[in-house]
Amino acid sequence: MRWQDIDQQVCAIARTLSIVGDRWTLLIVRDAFLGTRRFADFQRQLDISRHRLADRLEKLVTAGVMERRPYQERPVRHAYHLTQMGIELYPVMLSLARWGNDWLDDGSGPPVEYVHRACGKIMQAELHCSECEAPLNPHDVIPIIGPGLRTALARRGGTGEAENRLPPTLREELLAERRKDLQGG
Amino acid sequence: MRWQDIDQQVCAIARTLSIVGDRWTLLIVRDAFLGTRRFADFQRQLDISRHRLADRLEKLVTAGVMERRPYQERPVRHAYHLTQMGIELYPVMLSLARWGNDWLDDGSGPPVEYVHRACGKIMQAELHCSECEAPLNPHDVIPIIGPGLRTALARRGGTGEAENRLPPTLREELLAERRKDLQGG
DNA sequence: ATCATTACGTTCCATAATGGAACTAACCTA
DNA sequence: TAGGTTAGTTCCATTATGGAACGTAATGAT
Repeated sequence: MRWQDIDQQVCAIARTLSIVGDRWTLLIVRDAFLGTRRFADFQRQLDISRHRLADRLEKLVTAGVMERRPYQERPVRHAYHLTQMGIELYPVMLSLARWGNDWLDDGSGPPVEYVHRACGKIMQAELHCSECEAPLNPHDVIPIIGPGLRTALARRGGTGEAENRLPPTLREELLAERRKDLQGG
Repeated sequence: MRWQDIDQQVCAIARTLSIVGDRWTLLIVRDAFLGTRRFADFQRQLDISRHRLADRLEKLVTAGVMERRPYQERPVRHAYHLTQMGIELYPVMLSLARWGNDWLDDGSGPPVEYVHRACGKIMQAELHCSECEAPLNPHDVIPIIGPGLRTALARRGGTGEAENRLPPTLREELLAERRKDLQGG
C-alpha cells in the first residue's frame, strides 16, 4: 500500500495521519498554536523550504485544519489560522509534548512548560475517562469493534481488496481476546 | 533545515516527531498496541513494504520505543514489543483516534470504540489538568518558557546557528503576550 | 533426499518526495 | 527608478519510498 492510500483504511488513526502524518505538518500546526500566522513567519521559524511550506499549508487548508484569511488588500495577503478542527488537535500536541519531556529530556528540563489558567499551576496533560473521570491507565482501555468497522465488515464481499484496508483490530482472535478481557476483568 | 535535523530543535514536540513523525511509524505503534508482535504480521496488516518495515522497526528499537525479544531458538526469531517508553505513547494514539472519530467520520461511526475497564462504559479520552483535575480547554493552557529553553538561550552566543534551532516560543513578543495573559486573565 | 513453506530480512531499481536556490508577481518606500 | 516586502512557483539534484526478487536458516511433506 502506498502512503497516500492510508486514508482508505477503516481506522481513525490512519485517517488522522493521512492529514497530519506528513513531515513538517504537525510542526506547522505547533507554530500555529504558538501564534504564527504568516507564510514568511512559518518559513523563518521552521526553516522549511518555501516549496514544502506552500504545499503543506495548501493541504491543511484543503483538509479544513487551517483557513486562509485576508489580512490586507493591495496586494491581497493571506494569514493562516487554525479552524475549530485545527484547534481540537491540541490534545495531540500536548500529548506529543509531554512524551518528549518525559522521555527525550537532554537533562536541562522541559523547553516549554504549560500553565493552567484556571488553577494557575504548571501542569501536565493527563488523559481521563469521559464517563467516570478517572485518570486512564493504558491497560484499562480495551479497544472493541465499533459501528464503522461493523459496516465495513458487512460491506466486504469476496473482494479481498477491501479486507486489506481494515485495521488489525479486525482480527477475530484479537477481538475474542478483548471480549474475554471485558468479561473476565 | 532537513527533516533529519529537527531533533536539534529545543522543542519537545520536534524531538518526539523526530522519532515517531515518519511515515508508517505511528501505524506500526498502533498495531503494536493492538497486539501485533511479529515482522510478518506487521507486514501483512499494514501492507507496507518489507524494506520500510525493517527500517522503521530498527529505528523504533534504536530509539527505545520497542524492543526485540527472541521467541524461539533455531532459528532465532524475534518479536517486537513496546517498551514502557512505547506504552506511554498511548495518550498520543488515543488523541489521534479521537480526532479522527470527531472530524473524519464517513457517516458510519467510529471504526473502533474504547471501553474503560474500571467503569465498564464506552469512553472518550479527555485531557485534564494534572494539578486541579479539571478538563482542559485549549485557551486555558498557556505555554511559557521552561528551564530547557532558558538553558539553550543562555548558551547561545553570537553563533546565530543555534538560534535557528529554537522554537518560535522563543520570540520575545509572544512570550510577553503570554505573560500578560497570565497576569490579566 | 528433495521440494515446498515459513519467517525475517536484504538488494536492486524505478518512481515519488524533498531541499535549496533562483525566479515571478504585485505592491510599497526612498 | 532602485530596492524592499510578501507570498508564492519553477527547476533540479538528492533522498525516501514501493515493489519485486533474492538470501538464509530452519521445519514439514513426499
